[in-house]
Amino acid sequence: MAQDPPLRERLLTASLALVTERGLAAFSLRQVAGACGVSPGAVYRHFRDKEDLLTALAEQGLDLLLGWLAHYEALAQDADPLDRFRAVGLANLRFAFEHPVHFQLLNNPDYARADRSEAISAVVAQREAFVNALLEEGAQAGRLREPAHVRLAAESMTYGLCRMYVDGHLPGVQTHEQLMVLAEQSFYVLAAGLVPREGE
Amino acid sequence: MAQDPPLRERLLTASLALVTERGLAAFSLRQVAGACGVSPGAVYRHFRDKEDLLTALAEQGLDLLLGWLAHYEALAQDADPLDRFRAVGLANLRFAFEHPVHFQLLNNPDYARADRSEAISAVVAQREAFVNALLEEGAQAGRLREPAHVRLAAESMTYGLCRMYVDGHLPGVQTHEQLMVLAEQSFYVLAAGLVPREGE
DNA sequence: TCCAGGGAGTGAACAATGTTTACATGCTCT
DNA sequence: AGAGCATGTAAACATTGTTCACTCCCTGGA
Repeated sequence: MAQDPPLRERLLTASLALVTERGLAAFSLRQVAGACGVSPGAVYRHFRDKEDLLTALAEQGLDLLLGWLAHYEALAQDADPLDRFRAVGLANLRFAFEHPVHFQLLNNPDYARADRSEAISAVVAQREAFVNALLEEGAQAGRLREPAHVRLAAESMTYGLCRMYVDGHLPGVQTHEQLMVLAEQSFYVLAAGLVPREGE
Repeated sequence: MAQDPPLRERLLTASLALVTERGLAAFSLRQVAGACGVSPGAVYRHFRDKEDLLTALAEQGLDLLLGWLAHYEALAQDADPLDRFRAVGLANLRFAFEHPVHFQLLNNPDYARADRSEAISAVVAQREAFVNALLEEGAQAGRLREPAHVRLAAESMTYGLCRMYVDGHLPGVQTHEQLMVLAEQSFYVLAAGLVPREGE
């Protein structure tokens, strides 16, 4: 046997697997412990709580999110502020598709709340500042409307697409390409509204 | 004492109260039973499951949603297809604000899945047909772009706003007026994209 | 080399949960 | 009056999260 990775890590991957196939509501501490061939009490050497374990999983998801953000930002490196802004949305969407459980955890106030992990709230704040800078830049270049409005419109649409997928409201979508096509369509419609019309 | 309403109803209102203040994850059958002054087993005379109870609560939320839809449709009765379309979005948003628990249940695939209640799926299908007709009408009148694109863009933004509120991502919003202002801003930006530009 | 100490895991225990079962109670209809 | 049925109770069971006393084993300092 001799599983190299330490128990803490094994517990996390086992948890992810269990939530992925049985859902968050059915998640059980003892079952993950059992899956790792370990007694229930052992979990408490590595996590304070059941909720603490889920929070750790959410934090793990943060790295994955940052990965996709870097990926899509690299693609739109020298582009228009509008396109760079869109890249952020695509990255979030891609993250939600590739890691739905992590997405769900990061956004479900019942389980992994941001207040419980300052790692999470730190990244959130950092991302917020980045997007704000982008919006300011676009507005000053005359390429975007009022930043606050643009921001909420784009953010709500992106978040909506993510959650629609995660919540099973996009039954036709199987591959990430399909999801991205839908996103492009929506963003196209939105972009037509984001850019001020001539004469405004 | 002599509570007039039958137990089934009392259980539902007690459940709503419990979920509202303690959250879905902490919801417990025995506690609702206790709150109604009744033994745990009694619940099973009226509901098959714990999940069945939650599903019943979700169905109850359906009526509330229909109420708000009727309200906002009446306001936009003779208006432009675009405004009538927007009214549907506002109604959904208002519903999510007034009854966040019901909204959460209707959309959380872990608990009240639509497949478990044909009442839910029936209303969903009906609403879908109504919106589709509206979109067709708008497209033929030259007031809206390609229906499928418009539909997804608007639906994802609406759903996103609803979930952002319910998931606690709009911390500043306390009253429904504040939420509606944000929605108007977003819809304004989106609407500028929904309507084709001259020359298209 | 020995042995103190601490990290890591065990096993039994506890309360609370969802669910089932056998039993009581009271209402209605014939 | 009595059969039948809906409604509720009480006790039981398996499962869950969590704690506690304990064992094991490894490592570092005398």
